[in-house]
Amino acid sequence: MAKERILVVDDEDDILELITFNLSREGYKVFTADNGEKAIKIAKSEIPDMIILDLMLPGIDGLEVARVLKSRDNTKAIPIIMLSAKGDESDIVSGLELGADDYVTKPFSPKILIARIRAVLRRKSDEISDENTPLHVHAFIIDPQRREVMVDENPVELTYTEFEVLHFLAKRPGWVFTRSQIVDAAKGDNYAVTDRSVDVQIVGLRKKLGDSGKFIETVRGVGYRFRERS
Amino acid sequence: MAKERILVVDDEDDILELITFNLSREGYKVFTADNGEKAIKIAKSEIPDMIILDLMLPGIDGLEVARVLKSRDNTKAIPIIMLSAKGDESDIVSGLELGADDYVTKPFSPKILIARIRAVLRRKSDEISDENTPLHVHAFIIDPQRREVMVDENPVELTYTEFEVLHFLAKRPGWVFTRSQIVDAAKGDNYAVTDRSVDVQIVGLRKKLGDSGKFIETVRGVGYRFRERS
DNA sequence: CTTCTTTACAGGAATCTTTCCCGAAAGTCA
DNA sequence: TGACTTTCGGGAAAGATTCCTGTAAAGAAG
Repeated sequence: MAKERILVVDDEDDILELITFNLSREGYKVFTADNGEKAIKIAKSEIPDMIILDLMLPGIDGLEVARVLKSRDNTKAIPIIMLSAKGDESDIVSGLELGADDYVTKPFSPKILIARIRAVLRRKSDEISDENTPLHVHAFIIDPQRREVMVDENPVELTYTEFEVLHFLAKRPGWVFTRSQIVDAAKGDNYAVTDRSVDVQIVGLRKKLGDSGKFIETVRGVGYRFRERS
Repeated sequence: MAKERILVVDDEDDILELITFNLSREGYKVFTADNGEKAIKIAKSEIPDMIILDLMLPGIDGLEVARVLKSRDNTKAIPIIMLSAKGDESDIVSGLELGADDYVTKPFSPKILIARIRAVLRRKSDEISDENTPLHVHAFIIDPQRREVMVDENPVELTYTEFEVLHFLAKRPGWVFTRSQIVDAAKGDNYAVTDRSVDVQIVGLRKKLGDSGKFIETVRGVGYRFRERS
């Protein structure tokens, strides 16, 4: 297995060092940057396999860095994990909508961070999924061709929107999606509704899924996610 | 849907296990063989729906196995996907010339392999489903040659379009089709009509089919489907 | 002219959205 | 740490909307 190359962006030296130490120990090759400009420069020249990006940066802030990277063809595919202070939900939401892959709130434990990195890299590597093949996740079989969901061998009747939402979430277990991303996925972009309507769909889904409803997790202040581990 | 039966041939235990695990999870019934002789024996006795065949085998090698299977009447129709180390292009070419259906180079991701398997099986089943053989589903017998439908032994008179629609839906029980897919199937692509006209055909069909009309199901917000389970 | 197909439309059912209330979780201040 | 405040999501129910059914009639095809 080739060692993945990871760019870490943070303006605090201790954090940079902490992360670098832990990632190196795990066998990753680490690049660092302590401000947004350097981050963008290194990302463009090195094209790392992943970027750990602090949102709070002097000068160009993290969101802006993410925006720039996601708008360039050669860097847009690089997965980004955001670091943010606890409570900055709005930044997290913006980041996710820009296309960031996950986030970790400070203060964090290196273990958590590494687990997230692994999860994101793994997801990226098997993202070759065909829009129409049945999706097997946990006890679920979600079949877009039949528009039918089986949970533990039992068929579950879902409405159009419920199906779309479940399928969307289940395609990427572990990913957090904002309500507006969910609406976009289910109804197409620019479909104007209140965010809260997503909540109602989620409630309905959980009810119909019964015990397995617990696989749809609420991420307070951010959105929803399909559970990754059983 | 009957679970397809797949024979996996490889001499490395880990690979065998990896593939078996993933295929089982997808609902396939898996047989295994760790050398060419066993592979041929099992293929002859079980007549699986597909064979995943490593080309690099001790004793009788994969190409030879393929040659043997393709030369016997009762096994020649079994589709074969070859596994080969990267770079063995010449073997791959020989294999394809022998009649193998596809190949995957090692190392491979289970997702890729499964996608290929699906594609090959799909192709095969399309070939088999002869456009003209009578279709036997539930209490229906749909005979494209005579353009005649029997329900519970009783003939039902259908108009041209009604017949096309029913036949199209019944060919793939359980699959949902949009109105425009149905129109395309019945009248050829690019035939311009309102989606609503499909509804009317459906209504007519249900009426003529009487009690069995319930096998044509409405999938709200999507289209129609022929019921799979009775 | 007869038969089949398509369009039009009203009625009604299913689904989706909004709204509001409550309780739980997180933040704040002492 | 504990009580108070604020924020956010769950749940229920009313309202709005979308979608399907079935009939009627116009339009094509033979």
